[in-house]
Amino acid sequence: MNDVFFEKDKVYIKNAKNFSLAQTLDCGQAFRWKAGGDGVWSGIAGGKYIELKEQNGDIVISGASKRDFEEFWFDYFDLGRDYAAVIKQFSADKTLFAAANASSGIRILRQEPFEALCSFIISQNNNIPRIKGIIERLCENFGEKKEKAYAFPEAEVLARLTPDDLAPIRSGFRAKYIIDAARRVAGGEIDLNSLCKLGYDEAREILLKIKGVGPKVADCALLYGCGHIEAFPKDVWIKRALSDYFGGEIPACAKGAAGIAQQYIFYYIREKSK
DNA sequence: TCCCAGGCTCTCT
DNA sequence: AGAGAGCATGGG
Repeated sequence: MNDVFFEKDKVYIKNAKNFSLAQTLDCGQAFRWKAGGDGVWSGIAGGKYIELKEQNGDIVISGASKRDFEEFWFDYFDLGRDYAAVIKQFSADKTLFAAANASSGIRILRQEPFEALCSFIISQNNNIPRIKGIIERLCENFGEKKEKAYAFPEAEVLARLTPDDLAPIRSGFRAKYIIDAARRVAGGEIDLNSLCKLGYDEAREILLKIKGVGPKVADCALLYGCGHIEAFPKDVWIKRALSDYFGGEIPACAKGAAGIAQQYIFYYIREKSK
């Protein structure tokens, strides 16, 4: 792990490797981070608003206390993981290695489970710019207003709503799915935090009970919200890539870190298609 | 305008 | 078990 220094409300992650803000915050795994014109990224997670920038090879976080960093942001940015070792593991597959090297600044964010679940329910049959808009309206309408941003809504708040109440966010047919998820979580039927401690298969089966949650959305919730990095979400882009470049199969060397491989491939093929 | 989007549900074989 | 239509909405 890198050296970390604290100064007032700033955190300096010194000589940060495998951590590009642009790649990590705008690769399609999270939808609420915004790039300022001056290289400053801003956003809110866990109800905490921060700003980040890259400076002389360091990552500088503004608006986070030492305690916030140690209790929340360290895990959020997956700072305990050695991504260089993961990429080395992927080098056994030529194409995966190329994808990894093109996107080696991506870290898999450990988002709050409910936010990840709702975000990827919203993502289905949808495009990324519109997903961001729907989520932003969801937060502005139903999230707690903090000093500089709206937090993601609590399940308990959404559980009391009807699909008509969600009309302002213009999520279309997904509204009823969001509410079903919120009700199961708020009602205690599904404990998302305990899902993170269960095995992948068992946790996945539980998520699949939610209306509007199929294999892909469940895998995204598990990967981005529960730390199950063996999850490998297959969306239209990944399915195309698997058949075009990998003979339809997940490369064997991705085993144990398939979710990271998936995100590298997703980023790689989308960059190439631009 | 038209196609499609980080899919899923429902129905029909 | 597998295939296909339908779904709300709007970005490009």
